[in-house]
Amino acid sequence: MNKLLLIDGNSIMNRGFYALPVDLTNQKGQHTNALLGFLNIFFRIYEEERPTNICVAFDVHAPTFRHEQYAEYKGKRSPMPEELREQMPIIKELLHTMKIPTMEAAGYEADDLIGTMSRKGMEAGMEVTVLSGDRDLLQLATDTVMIRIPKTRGGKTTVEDYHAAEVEAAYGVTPVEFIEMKGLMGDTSDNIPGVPGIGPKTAEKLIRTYHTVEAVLEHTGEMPQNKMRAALEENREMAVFSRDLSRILLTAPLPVELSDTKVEKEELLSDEVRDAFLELELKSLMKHFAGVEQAKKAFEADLRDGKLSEVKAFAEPGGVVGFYPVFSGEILLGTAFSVKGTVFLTATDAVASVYELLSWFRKQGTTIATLGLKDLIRPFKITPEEDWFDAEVAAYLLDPLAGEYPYHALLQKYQDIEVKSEKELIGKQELSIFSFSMPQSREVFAMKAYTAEVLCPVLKNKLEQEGMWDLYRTMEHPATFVLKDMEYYGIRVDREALEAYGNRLDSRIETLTKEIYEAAGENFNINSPKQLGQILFEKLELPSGKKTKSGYSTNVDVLMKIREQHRIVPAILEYRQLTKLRSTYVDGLLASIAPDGRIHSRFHQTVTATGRISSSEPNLQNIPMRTELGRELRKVFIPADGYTFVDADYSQIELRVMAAMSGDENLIEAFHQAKDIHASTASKVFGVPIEQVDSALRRKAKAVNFGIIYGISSFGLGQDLDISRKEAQEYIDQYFDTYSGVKGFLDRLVSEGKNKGRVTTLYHRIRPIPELKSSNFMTRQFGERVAMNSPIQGTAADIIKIAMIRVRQELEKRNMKSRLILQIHDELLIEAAEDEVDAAKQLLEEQMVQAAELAVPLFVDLHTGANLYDTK
DNA sequence: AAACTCACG
DNA sequence: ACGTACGTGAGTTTT
Repeated sequence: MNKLLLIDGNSIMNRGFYALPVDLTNQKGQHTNALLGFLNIFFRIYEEERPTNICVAFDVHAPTFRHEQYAEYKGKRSPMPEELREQMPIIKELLHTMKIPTMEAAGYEADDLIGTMSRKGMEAGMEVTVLSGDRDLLQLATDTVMIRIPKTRGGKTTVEDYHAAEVEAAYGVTPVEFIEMKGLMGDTSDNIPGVPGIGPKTAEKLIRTYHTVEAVLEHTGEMPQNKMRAALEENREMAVFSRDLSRILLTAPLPVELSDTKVEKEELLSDEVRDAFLELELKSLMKHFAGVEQAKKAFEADLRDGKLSEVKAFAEPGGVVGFYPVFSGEILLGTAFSVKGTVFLTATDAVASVYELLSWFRKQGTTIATLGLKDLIRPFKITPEEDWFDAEVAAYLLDPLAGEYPYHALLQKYQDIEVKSEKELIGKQELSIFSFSMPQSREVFAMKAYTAEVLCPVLKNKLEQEGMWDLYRTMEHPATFVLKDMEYYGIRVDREALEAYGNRLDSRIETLTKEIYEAAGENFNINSPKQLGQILFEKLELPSGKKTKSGYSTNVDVLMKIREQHRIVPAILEYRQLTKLRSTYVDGLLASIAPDGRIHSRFHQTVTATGRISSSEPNLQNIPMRTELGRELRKVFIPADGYTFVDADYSQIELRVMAAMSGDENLIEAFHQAKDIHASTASKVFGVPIEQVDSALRRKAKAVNFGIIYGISSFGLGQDLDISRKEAQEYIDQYFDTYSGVKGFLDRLVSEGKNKGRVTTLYHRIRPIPELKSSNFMTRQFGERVAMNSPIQGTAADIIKIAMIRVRQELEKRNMKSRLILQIHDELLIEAAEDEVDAAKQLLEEQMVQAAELAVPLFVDLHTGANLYDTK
């Protein structure tokens, strides 16, 4: 069957322009971001669909319109940015080279041409795909015409597909009714007026009932006498006109015949096309061409099977070497060394000889670069003072939002070269003793060593330019060693006590399950929010609160509000709490206990957006604390024999950081004076003498303090305190009246975020905030909260990292047996040898308090105990 | 794989 | 008209 692909040229170019950075230019200074965006999505769809026919439609920006008398409505669109405008003729030219027909017609929009052509395709029995970023096109969907809308979320592009049925499912109206709906609600982006006061919700309801604008207008008599009815009656003509304006023409004169739209793959990917792409420096598109020699060539690393001695012979003093060892568990399978772009692969199990070579490099003054230094520290006995470079950590500092830093992405981003990813080469295949004889595995190892080598100077340069080289050198690099220590030592768990705790939970869970079934009158899966929602809100007819995308919400907030109304509710709340403890903590932790009786979590340095550490497998940073039952679980975490726990947590570190960074005199003074900052805030903000601040008022002030740190919104605060938005706004206003320096500070953060696209911590760590550039109001609001929160959370994270590094240094310097084993954001836990407890306490407090010198003092609460429960 | 819920700071 | 408090990771169910 023939397939026709119709592309909304302007829309897809526009999308590419805004999705990719505008500073993407070639050496001639031509902007190429929209071109690249267009071609990326084009090739993706092309590969997926393999259409036999293609045509791309463009708008003509001429003064004539098919609705001439209303030309002003369509004429008000904001003009195209110059950087995008200059790419338009180029894409048309490229499409011409690819032998893909384009169409445009004065007086008609691309929509009309696409609509008309789609019907021609349908009549010819073709499957039709329309590619556009514009939801207006959804009205064209039928059983055989599919609308595909690309969406980018978090750097990944997904495509939403709509046949007629999906349009109905998503919008509750048919594609044809979609037009009628727009007639009522209008579309500001398209300057379609609609009926004032009627939005998507109302429009949908009306059209679902009456199906057409005319029918709605005929039946206004049946509607209640309210604003909506008045609006409809006053705007009859406008409604009909808006609808007509929304309707895509299916009978436009076409400048291109359907028979002209045939395409051939050879022509799409001809040498001329490749040359044209290269001319524009669109190198990443080379992968689509036969042979992919171009891309291969870009990776000039020369692969050699060699002995370690050859590496030595090839190397020169100083400079950089890329190093990537491969372990299967404890066993070294082999190594890859990258020297001056040549990679030596050596299958060896002799850690000692590798160690010897590494020592030789160090003596030569060579920087040893790798990906994932943390995993090499123990096997090769690396110390923080040695000249190692971790390209992964460096790349994280430069782009903390990326999430992952695989070699292929790094080469793409920093060298503009395209290589196969690890997944493409070896998939999910596990490492084995055969890995070093398999070509694909070898390529992966080589790539990693090569990437580390070539990116070392590049990333160092970038860090220097961004003012983050010191941050890397003095904070992130030494922190890697602290994290490795914490992974290595782990924390001891009393297995029997944990099992006993689990059994205690089990018997109670069993009772609760029976109670719940009985109260519900039937058995069901309590863990299923869907089934639970049906029982609570349909069968038992309890009032449902919030809704989620797929049904009723059954979360704690909702259940708490109805806990008095049916005995099943408290039972469910308790059941939830207990099963959470059972599965996540008891079962999860039991499964994580290593043969040495300890849990060795992993600590991640390149995950969070703000610079915090994260923990996984298992996560030891979220062990229960807030409820007594959960907290009991902490009793199973115990020190090794002859050791005891010494724990310290910063008191209000984020608020203190905010006070210091903002320079607000009142708040700084409060931290010098007050014992209880929340009570102090309550007193000042609510104008009550401190002695008269009761617990309720303190709670409110505490919520406000948190809210400020999170990037205040009246909605969020209202939600938290269960008060009206208006009242919450009053608290916020009063807070800012009291601490006006804080307001100025937060405002500055937001404007800095908007101007520079990022915010920074006191130690120059950056957090990019792409959300601030979003056209979506909600997304932008989120960006503003992030701009306010990140420098505060991030600076606090920086400070505790400094403390961790110094604590480790100090313990080592004094040859102590005590060790840092856990970090929980504002808290450090030392497993201290019994004869070192006093020294450990003193040292921990001192290093934490002195980690930063701010305008407000840092303060820690110190505890010791024979288990984690007692260190509170 | 995504959605939901909930544990922590 | 819309629908949010900031930062994480894990278990379970549903798609």
